[in-house]
Amino acid sequence: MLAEIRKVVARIPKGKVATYGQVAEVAGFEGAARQVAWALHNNSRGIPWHRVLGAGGAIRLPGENGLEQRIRLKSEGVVFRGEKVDLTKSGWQPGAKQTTVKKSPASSKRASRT
DNA sequence: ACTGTGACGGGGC
DNA sequence: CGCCCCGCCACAG
Repeated sequence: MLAEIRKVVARIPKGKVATYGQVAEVAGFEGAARQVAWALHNNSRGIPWHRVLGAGGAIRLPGENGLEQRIRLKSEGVVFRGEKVDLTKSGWQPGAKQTTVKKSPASSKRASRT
């Protein structure tokens, strides 16, 4: 599954970010946000791990790594809102075209939550 | 085989 | 807004 997770993370366009839960869902491991974090933690080499954030766009990465991530994201043009990222602007939409941004193509309804 | 832990997530207080 | 609890899945001891 590392391949799946890495695959999804690799699909995140520059300047945008995705949450662990989102990556997990897209990868097919809905609800397995921890596995995504685990995957990155154990195998973050070769993938834009810095584009993966926690719920709400919060960097759940402690230490210098977190600072590194934050810097890299800002460098890519990610809109930061305080200590977090503005998912409303830099939130990655899986499947959507970051260059065409027509409208909501598929947009799976997360009726399973709230 | 069991228990503990984690770059998580959401709800409750 | 911060802290606690429960649920989640996979890995390590």
